[in-house]
Amino acid sequence: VSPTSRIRLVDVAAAANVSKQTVSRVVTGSADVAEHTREHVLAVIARLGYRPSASARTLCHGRSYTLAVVGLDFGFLSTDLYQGAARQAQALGYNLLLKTLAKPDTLSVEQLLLSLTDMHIDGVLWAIPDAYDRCDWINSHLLARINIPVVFLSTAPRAGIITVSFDNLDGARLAMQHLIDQGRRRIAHISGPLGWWVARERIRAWRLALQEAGLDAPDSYLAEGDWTPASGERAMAQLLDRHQNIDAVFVGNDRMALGALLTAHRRNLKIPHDIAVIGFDNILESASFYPPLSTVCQNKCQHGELAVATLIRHVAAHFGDTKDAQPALQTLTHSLIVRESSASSL
Amino acid sequence: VSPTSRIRLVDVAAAANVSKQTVSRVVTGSADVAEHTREHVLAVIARLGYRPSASARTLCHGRSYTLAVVGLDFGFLSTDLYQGAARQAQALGYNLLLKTLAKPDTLSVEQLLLSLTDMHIDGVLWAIPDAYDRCDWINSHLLARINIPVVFLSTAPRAGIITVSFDNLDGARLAMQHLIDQGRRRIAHISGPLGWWVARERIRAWRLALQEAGLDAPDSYLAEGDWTPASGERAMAQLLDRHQNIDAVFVGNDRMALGALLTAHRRNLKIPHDIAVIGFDNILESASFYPPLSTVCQNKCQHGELAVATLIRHVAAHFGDTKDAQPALQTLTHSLIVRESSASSL
DNA sequence: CTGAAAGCGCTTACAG
DNA sequence: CTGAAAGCGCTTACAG
Repeated sequence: VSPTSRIRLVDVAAAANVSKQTVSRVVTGSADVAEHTREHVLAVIARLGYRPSASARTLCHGRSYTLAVVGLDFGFLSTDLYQGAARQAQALGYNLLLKTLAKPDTLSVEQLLLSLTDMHIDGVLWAIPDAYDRCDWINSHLLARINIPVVFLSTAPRAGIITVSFDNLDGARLAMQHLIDQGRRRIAHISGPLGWWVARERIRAWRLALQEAGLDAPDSYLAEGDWTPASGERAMAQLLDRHQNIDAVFVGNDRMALGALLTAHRRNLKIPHDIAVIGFDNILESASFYPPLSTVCQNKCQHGELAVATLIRHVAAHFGDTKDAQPALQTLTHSLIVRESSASSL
Repeated sequence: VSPTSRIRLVDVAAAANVSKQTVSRVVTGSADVAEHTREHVLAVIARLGYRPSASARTLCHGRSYTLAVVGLDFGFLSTDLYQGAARQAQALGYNLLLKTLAKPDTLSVEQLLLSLTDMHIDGVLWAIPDAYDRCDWINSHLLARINIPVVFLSTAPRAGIITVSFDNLDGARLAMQHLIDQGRRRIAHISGPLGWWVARERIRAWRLALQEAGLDAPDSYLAEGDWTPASGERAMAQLLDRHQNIDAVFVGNDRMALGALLTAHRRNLKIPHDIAVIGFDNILESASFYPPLSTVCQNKCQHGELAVATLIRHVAAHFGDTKDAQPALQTLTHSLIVRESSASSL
């Protein structure tokens, strides 16, 4: 009947000959309403095409049912993580805001978080990896000041914060154990930037595994990359220049492994005969590398889903929906994927 | 002074001994305020740490300064596109909401769009590629009904909608012209799914280029993939089974090109000596393929930025901020990147 | 089971 | 240049 302007609660109330509160009760399903009235109001709502205004509700509740995921500009975040987070948020009735941090300094972080409180964001997914001093702001009282639940992704667990991370130590162990089981003895490692927590965890696993197997882990067997394929090329060249007899390389991610493979081909090395290679992540492409890459599968989509689910539980607790104590640490595990690059028998 | 609860406009007004409207004027910078008063109010705002409530403003304005980008669940969207869109939105003072469409049917689309109107979303970035019947809903009156500007990405231009797309016909021409210039004569094509508009555009360019060069373009030179590396492997095998003498392949994206390279290696073909290969997209990995892949660079980040900038201009016009007529069609162009996979001389 | 009032925090006319 | 009032669309106590 009224085509252009928006149908409001009062319009429904007027058309149904009831008060606004009654309509409100029907819409929210909060209190008891006579079945007769309820059906009538519902019919009027359907006829008029009434839809409650989210912003009005936010104003009343001080709660927006909106989460924010904040990542670094030009970040390495996978699409899968966003998708998983977005899907889970929608499934649980929340919206997801995409935020980008231009510079990871304290001032920018503060500005960003304050802007989130302006919008009554209910929770924050901190998707900036734990690297260098990017987490210093946690030490400040900012977390308490913004008074919004924050879940940290890929961050070293510590007191006072909630983290959802993969167990990188264990994942990297899977890769190392596999290489050792294949009979490899001189196993080098191409790592991500040493400033990154996940890179250090994988290095730690590399050292531990060699140690436990009674094998050498000299520093010259370690080359640092920056996660990009090009850095993998360079790191592999460094390792081969230093040592002729390396028989396996555990690479910190699949992208660098791609570059490592290229360098190996250029030097006429046979993979896996001369050198076995294993990566980390299981990106879509790695199954079609030449040769197909063995790797440690990290399900990013699942990461996004679990992070959002965890965050929403904390949000609910924060608003008093539930009284349950929430875990502050959630850990995800990896699985080993063996392909031709590491298994002569395949 | 008041640590826990939020500082409101009235608190500032009371502390500054002025009315709410005066504070409002200072905050929005709308009307003239005595310099003396302005400075005083500003000082009080700074002292109290006052921040305007975005939801209250949204309620008054009917405008949220928030955009929504809607993609398909498990979509092929690049992170770069999201990043570009998010950065541009923030730079222009807008928020960006991430929405996922579970099923691309009319009902789901309607539900999604209506939920966006509930939140007073100012504009929509339709990031679901034009494929199969996914655009049928445009034909309905839904676009007019939701009354929100929508910008379509990677969609065939048509009357009544705003599109921001790459000129795929021209981009694919670059690839084909390069292969022909290299002296290749029997050029096959591995395409994306025929249901996709961008795939059809690239096929069209393949045919046109061969035709213009007086070369054959038989249907048996065309193999359809689904954009994944695995499908590229299969498509390449099909082509090689059909024809022994193919001397080049133009592949619809870099991922499938990776698979095509693997199949070529398995058949002991030398790249580019026996067969030249060129891809499309220029993903980060392609520079480290074996051999490094020639490709057509499609700057996804730029795509996201331009799409958001365009959308915001339309939003501004929609709210009467500007009176300028806005272009309904924006086109982005590609650049050719020559690497070893297609150039014997490199 | 239902309704009249006050309020969420800001802005838009309207006065002066 | 500044202020008192009404309103954005809904919800939360408070009555009955």
